[in-house]
Amino acid sequence: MAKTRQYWLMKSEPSAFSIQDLRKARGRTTCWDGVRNYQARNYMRAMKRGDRVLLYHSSADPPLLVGVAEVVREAYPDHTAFDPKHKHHDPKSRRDSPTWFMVDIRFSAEFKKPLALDSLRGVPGLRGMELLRKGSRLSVQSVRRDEWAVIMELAGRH
DNA sequence: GCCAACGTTGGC
DNA sequence: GCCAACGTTGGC
Repeated sequence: MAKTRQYWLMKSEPSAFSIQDLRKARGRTTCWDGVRNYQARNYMRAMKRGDRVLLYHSSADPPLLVGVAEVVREAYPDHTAFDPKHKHHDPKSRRDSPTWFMVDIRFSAEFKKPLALDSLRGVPGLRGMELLRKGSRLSVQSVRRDEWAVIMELAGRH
């Protein structure tokens, strides 16, 4: 069966975890813990090694697409949900039946010129992109191949 | 700081 | 199963 690379977008608040943090991390890799939304979780469970991830800085001024990472470990239980002292603890997730999952991603590249959210509006190829939908809050999103290509073009990465 | 757009919770 | 109340996200 032909394997098709998939494309995703993941949000973080740079004050909590930024692309610079990812680049400085051991192995330039981090686990993406703390996702507590079912649709976002389902997207993470669909991720495969080698999939590409757009990194987005939310609640930044301005909000920006900042670079690219790669999925290096497929979904496994998010252990922070098991820890009663942890901020993201969730008692309904149990070790023998986990509710929440995470993946590992590795830094690939930082855009020389990050793309402001505002600058993406009105780009014909991005009409309908989840990120640009009014009220879009999902912290893990699916990105279409053609949308990915447009963004790489805009970021000067052809 | 405001508030729209969610997702979740829980009473009924 | 409905839906009001509540909490959160995140652009502006």
